[in-house]
Amino acid sequence: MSEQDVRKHLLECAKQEFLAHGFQGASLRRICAGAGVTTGAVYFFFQNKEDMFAQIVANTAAELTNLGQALSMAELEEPDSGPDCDLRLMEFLYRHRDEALLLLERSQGTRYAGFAEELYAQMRWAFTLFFQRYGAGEPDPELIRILVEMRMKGNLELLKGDYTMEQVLELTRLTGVYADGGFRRLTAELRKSNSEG
Amino acid sequence: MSEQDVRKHLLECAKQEFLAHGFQGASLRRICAGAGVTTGAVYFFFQNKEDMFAQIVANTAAELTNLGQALSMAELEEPDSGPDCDLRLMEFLYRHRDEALLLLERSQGTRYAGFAEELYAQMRWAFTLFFQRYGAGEPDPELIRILVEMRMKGNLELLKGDYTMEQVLELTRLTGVYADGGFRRLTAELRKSNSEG
Amino acid sequence: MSEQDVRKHLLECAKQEFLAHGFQGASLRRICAGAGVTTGAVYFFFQNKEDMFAQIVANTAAELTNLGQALSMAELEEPDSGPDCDLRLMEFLYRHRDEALLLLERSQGTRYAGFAEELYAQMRWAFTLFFQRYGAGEPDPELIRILVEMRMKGNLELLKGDYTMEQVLELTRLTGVYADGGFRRLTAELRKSNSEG
Amino acid sequence: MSEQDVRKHLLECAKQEFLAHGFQGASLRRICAGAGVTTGAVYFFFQNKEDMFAQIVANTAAELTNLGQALSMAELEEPDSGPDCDLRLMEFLYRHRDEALLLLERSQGTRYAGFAEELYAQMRWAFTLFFQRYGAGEPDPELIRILVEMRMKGNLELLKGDYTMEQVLELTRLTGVYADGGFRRLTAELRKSNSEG
DNA sequence: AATGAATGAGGTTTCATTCAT
DNA sequence: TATGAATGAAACCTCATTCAT
Repeated sequence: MSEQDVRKHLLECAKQEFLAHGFQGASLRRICAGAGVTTGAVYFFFQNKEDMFAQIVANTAAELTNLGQALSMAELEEPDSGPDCDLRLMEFLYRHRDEALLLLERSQGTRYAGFAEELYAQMRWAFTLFFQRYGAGEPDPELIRILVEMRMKGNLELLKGDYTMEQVLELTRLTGVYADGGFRRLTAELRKSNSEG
Repeated sequence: MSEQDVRKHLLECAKQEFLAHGFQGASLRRICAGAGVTTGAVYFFFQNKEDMFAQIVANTAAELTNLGQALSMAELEEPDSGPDCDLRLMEFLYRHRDEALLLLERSQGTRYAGFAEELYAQMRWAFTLFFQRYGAGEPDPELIRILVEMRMKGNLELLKGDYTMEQVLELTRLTGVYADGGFRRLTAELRKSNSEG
Repeated sequence: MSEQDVRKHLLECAKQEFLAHGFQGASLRRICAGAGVTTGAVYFFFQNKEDMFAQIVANTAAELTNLGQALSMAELEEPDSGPDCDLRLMEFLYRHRDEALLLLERSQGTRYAGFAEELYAQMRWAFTLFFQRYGAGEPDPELIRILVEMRMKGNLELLKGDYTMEQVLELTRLTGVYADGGFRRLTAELRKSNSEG
Repeated sequence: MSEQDVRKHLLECAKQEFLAHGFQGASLRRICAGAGVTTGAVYFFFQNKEDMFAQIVANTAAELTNLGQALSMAELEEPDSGPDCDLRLMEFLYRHRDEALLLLERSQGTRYAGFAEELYAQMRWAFTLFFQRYGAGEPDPELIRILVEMRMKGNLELLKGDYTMEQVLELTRLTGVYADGGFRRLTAELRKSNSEG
């Protein structure tokens, strides 16, 4: 094999292993066996197991953080952009499927363990502001938490399926419609409760 | 301590360990250290690590399967019972919080690894029938899948919070309202698409 | 093998390995091979490699610390007891030869790495007081340091030889005579320097 | 950097690593990282790790051997030259501090492991002759061994301190006074013992 | 003259499991 | 009923060394 092939092969095998077993459950031996090298070889390219994980997800993590902030801002300034934001997020996630799933669901034991929580916190913050403007007074933080969690879980499930991007975007549009309808009904209900309670 | 006391203590410690680290990440040594017992003792009460897990969740698994079927049937026969079914499910999950979380999120590596999928399959089936009756024609199975996943993810997040049952049931009611609103908007949208497409 | 034999055998083999290669250079595999067990067995008896080292030297370390303090005090209160103190120290060291050598010369990498320095610091302190009383004014700390180091180095060399205790004590007596003569000449010299300088 | 520059940089880094961790504890990787060179480069300049060590200390070792012989001879032919010899030895050691410490205390695992012993053997031989002439009959070889060991240990401790050469030479003069006084007292004592025993 | 890549053996430690007692 | 002891495999990682280029 020539040049950087081994390194790339190693990263690819590691990615699959991390996806299949999570960071902690992943075995360097299996990764190396898959890449056809001895375990020592890993340590020429990477500092350690976690560094391998980091090198796989680092770029995606940085971009995702930026995108999250950008979308939060966009949504606050232009409330109607919500559906568009959802699509842009999903498009990004789709283009970085494996890395996104690693970051958000398989990173326990790495320095990225808290990444999902950070991202979700940001989303909760944006959603809370949105709720305050268009919703029904001060929203229950726990309700916010659950709605955000549901939303992102749905997105991640979409990633796991074997879809084309068109399918993903269409399904995203539909879950957006669902979320919109849910939000309206919910705020109506809460307004009613408040006026009654 | 009597025989049963040790066994129960062991099961309790194992439950916490499995919750904290998942089945595969759990360490029998830590479990035994926590229970004040040597590792060998485990093999008097249990066949192996997986058997321990199984003995913790078996009852809950069986009951949950039954409850799932019962609720599916109830919902089909009496469509308006949906919200009530949600509450009954959540009440059950709340009463068996730890076991439910083990079953649905910490069972990788055990024979229960596919339990969540089975349960969700059943829910998808029920939801599909519901969709066919009150929705917009033949629903996209992937849309169904995602909606079910979102719903259950929300429920599980509720379980992880530190709530009283009253709080859980109220939040469940609200997510039910949200889901209902979402469903209505979505079917409206789909009907429009169908008539146009 | 019965009872605690393996543990003791393991400790003995470890002691020899630590003496031969120092803590860091010692190999658990060699230790275990010597004791006829697999490496895993170590971790039933000990927490880790360092714990093994610690279990070998802990008692001796504690006693040696106490003895050092006791002798320092004795020497301060009764200056003529110096030679007797030396003998008592050497008798102790001889009775705990291996452990003393491990503590004072092979402990790098363990929590006892600084033990020798602590002991020597105490000796320097005692020697400094002695110097102030019977010597020539305020002694150069570096001179003190070197004299103490020389003294203890001589003692440790005695330990490494293959002597009977009688031989050790006689040689200790002689090095005590040597040290006494050296001290007298040195203080005379320093007094001369001071009066001149 | 020119070829020789790299080689020298490598040797300098290796020296510090060997001083810090001893030969066996030293890591070629750290050395190379420090020198900004890959591990393979070492094997262009040196045969292996031990050859590196050897190239660092070889000159000093040869000179030290010669100096040791020369001083032994000088001291035998001119007994009063002892103090002067001590100073000349220390001056040499001071000028080759690092290499001397490597040779005498950090060479375990190399072909120089026995160097200190050889040097000390020579010193014991010279000291024995000196003892026979000016001492008290046939000296106990073990006593000789310990006195030599103490003396050299003192010298090495001086090297480790952060002194100027003036300070080192002054401290050497003082330890020489100490040794002289000790020697006189000791021979007096031994003569007394012999006439009594 | 030196790199970049890789090996294979060895390092310490943790694991679930076994079994005589 | 449970311990105490031990296994053997596997975990991650570091090592000095090699070699084609």
